[in-house]
Amino acid sequence: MRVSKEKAAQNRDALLQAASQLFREHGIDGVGVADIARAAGLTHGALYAHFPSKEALAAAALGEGLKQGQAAMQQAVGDAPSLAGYLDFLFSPRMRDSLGGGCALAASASEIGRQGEAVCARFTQGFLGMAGALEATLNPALPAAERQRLSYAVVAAQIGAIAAARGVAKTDPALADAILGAVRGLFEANPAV
Amino acid sequence: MRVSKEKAAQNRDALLQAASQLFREHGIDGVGVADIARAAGLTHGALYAHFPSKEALAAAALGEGLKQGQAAMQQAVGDAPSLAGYLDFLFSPRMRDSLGGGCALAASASEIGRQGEAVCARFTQGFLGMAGALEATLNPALPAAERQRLSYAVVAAQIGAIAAARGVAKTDPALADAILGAVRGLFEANPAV
DNA sequence: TGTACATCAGTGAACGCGCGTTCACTGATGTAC
DNA sequence: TGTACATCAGTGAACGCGCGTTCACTGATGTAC
Repeated sequence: MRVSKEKAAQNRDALLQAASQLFREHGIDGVGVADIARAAGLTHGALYAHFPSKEALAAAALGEGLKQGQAAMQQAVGDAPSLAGYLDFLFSPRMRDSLGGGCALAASASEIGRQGEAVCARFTQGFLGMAGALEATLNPALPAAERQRLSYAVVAAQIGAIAAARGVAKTDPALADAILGAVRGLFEANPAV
Repeated sequence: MRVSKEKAAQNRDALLQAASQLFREHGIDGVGVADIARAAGLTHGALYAHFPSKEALAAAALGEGLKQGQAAMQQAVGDAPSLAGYLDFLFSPRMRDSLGGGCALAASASEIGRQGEAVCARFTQGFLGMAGALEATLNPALPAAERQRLSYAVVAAQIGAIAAARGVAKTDPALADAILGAVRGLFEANPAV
């Protein structure tokens, strides 16, 4: 039956939140549209009133996850952003342990290249957004090109560190911690900070 | 019909090679056992004479891919291994562009954490193997703990760099190159080399 | 403000399809005599 | 060396199942009068 515009908007948002979390937890190929609709309190048919296909939902959900991730990062560092603050956030245990709530870039990194253009475009946008936030905290005395390189390196290395840490965590939890510490250490000693 | 032991061993190997390549290209969830058997010139039923399940095949295929990747890396650097030589190999265009033939760690990084214990264990083993090879080329004057940290950082950062580069490549190929260069640059300037 | 009705978000059955796995069967291989 | 036969890698049909998507239908919402 028809619902109010307000309720419909809430339902759309619930679908987006559920998709964003479940895709991060199980991968895009690892979740069905019925799972997502159920998690949002709807049936699978309703999903197609809001999104034309699973892929369109995946792109929108990735965008939502990246938006929330950046907002959380900005909030975590507060009013005086610094690279150290960002590193605290990016390499926190929460990031490694929370699949559904963790970094949307890291959760799906190696899957993105296999997805359609819409998903790839959102990923690229998210990567650049994250790098831009970091870049703004780097020593302004450095050449712009150098700051850009360093910000790209931080984001890419963090993605690898989280993914690798999650991959080894079941087998060797101490190694997972060592990996995160090792990658973070690359930037803490960096003179450009 | 029954085949010779030699032929059976060849078929098993063909399954392993096909699985190793196809899993890297499309992800573990993105390929069916029938696809793999077909690529190996067999029917899907035959697969179960060699491997008890798709997951067992995935673990064996990851092991095979990691073994071949390490062998290729050792061969690429030749008799006088150096960190620079390894970096040339790890960040080569071939690594980024070749999904099926590229680094098995990077291809499946963010999927591994969701797989079973057997797959995770192989990944951990591969990570440590790669890090160990790198560690041996680092300045022996450094403390062992420092060399280990650096080798972990190189492997994890490379995984992230390849995954991120592939993710953005469709949308922004120049950014993909910039990411690889930026991460590689972290280690080229490192005094520990 | 009250009434009639068009709209459309949501339901749930149904679609064709491919999945991982099983199994009765085949027939060349390898072995025992 | 030649023959009889047990073995088992490989075949292909079949299993139940869940997938993404479609669609006729429902009924509260929102609108036009």
